[in-house]
Amino acid sequence: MPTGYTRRPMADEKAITRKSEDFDRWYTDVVRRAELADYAPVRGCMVIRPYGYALWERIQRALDDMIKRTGHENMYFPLLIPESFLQKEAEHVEGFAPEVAWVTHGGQRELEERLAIRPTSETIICSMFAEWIHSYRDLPVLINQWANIVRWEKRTRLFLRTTEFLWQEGHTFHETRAEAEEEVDRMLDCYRELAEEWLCLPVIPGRKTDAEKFAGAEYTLAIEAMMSDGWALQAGTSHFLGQNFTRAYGISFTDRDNAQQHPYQTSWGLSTRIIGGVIMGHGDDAGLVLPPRVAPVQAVVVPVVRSGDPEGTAAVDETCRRIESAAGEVRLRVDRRDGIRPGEKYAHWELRGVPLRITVGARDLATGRVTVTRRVDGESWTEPADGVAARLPELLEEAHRRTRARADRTLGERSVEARTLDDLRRAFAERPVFANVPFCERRACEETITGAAHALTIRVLRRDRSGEPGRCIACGEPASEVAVVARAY
RNA sequence: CGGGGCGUGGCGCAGCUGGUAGCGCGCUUGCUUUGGGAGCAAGAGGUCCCCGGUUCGAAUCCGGGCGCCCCGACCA
Repeated sequence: MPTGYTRRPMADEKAITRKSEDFDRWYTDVVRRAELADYAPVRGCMVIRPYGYALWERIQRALDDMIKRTGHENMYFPLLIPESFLQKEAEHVEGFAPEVAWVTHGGQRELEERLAIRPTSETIICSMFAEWIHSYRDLPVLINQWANIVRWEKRTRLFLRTTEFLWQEGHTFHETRAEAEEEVDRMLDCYRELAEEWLCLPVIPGRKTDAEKFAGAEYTLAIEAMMSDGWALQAGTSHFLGQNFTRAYGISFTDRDNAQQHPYQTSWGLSTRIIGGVIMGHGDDAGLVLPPRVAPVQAVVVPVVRSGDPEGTAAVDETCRRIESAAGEVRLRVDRRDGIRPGEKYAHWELRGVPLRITVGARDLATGRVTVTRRVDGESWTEPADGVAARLPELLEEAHRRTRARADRTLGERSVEARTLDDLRRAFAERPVFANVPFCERRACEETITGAAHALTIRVLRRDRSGEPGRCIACGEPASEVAVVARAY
């Protein structure tokens, strides 16, 4: 157990740290108290608990459907990668070298060649497809795998950066540059759709600067989400690899003109980190706030009964049963735990972010009604007891809209335009924001910008900019891009 | 990898001018409660991170390990 983790004594021992008091501690409190995950015995590793894993499975399903719909097939490559494979693409090795974990022994015997535990799978995938791709008729190759990844991180945080994490990595090979570039865009848009339509997280799509791109890529696209403290989270990346790897790994095909060519390649990934984004994007002082479409439990029914009131109790039981059986596709749970008072049940499910709560008690039932409470904004009202189950899909949609609207508002309120470095400094002196700044793409200017205030980074070069960017905030030369400057997780 | 902090029942901590371990929460059982984290009663649970040293005696003092957390440079 983490021993330096000390909770300040507070009025209510059972409450989590307030978000405004200490955001980082609030985050850890939520993850652990909502039973999403816990620290494992090995440094930087975590156990994803059933509730957290159920959330991941929901996200997985939504994304997997999109991946299949766009024509990809799942397959699986091995965890262990020979060192020599990793070394074929120079920039790639260099980029990943500091964080690769190595297997050096099999049983008692030392291996002749060290094996890397995959930090990503481009190398092994290329080495296999070098054997399978011969003709333009073999292209495009559109594959994906769901896998675990190990990267030896110096500093870890539950979900956001763990030594081992889960993700999907898509890998594709194409005849032409244009086709591959379309693929990079298409998959980034899937990530955008996942974030916005499923997770209620508005994101800014764009291109990474050369300093921030994937090791070995020609360019990297990413979606950046804003957490409720104004910090940025890279939530998904899509890389155009050009022919960098296919050349290095000797993948070639005979094209339509009977000439030998190297295919153009892409890769794209989204990891369990996104769960951290959901937590930090929507959570509040009571705990998690889950987007309804991925919430493992979408509605919870809390019965409230009084002892010495057998008729009332029977009516409550009966109503709970009816709601339960009429819930249909809605993921609904009745909290029948005995000996726990309603107040504690409320707190329990609020901490876990369940979007809707239905309180079934004798008081409301006297008029044939139940009370519904919406997690995201705490609003509460009554519904007819015998109609509430049928209304749930609609109520969940409303909860979805409100969750999304609130996140949109945060992003809007915390986005600023900066024309000068002084603007930039002033903005960040107040609070963390997304600052849109004109940028000329020169490395020196990037350093000037990120050095303007503490811990600034260029998140993405916006792809949705309109009009001419103006003059570079750092050097005053004509700018080619609008950069989003923010502090990032 | 640099700086700091901390290792004591499941969790959070106290005990650290050496004398054989305590509090809160949680857990178990029973009764009473139940519309915002319940009350009473009884109970279970500890190689005080590890190794060595000092001492009649070490959770406490000394040395050495290991681990974890937090803050900075690198990263999905």
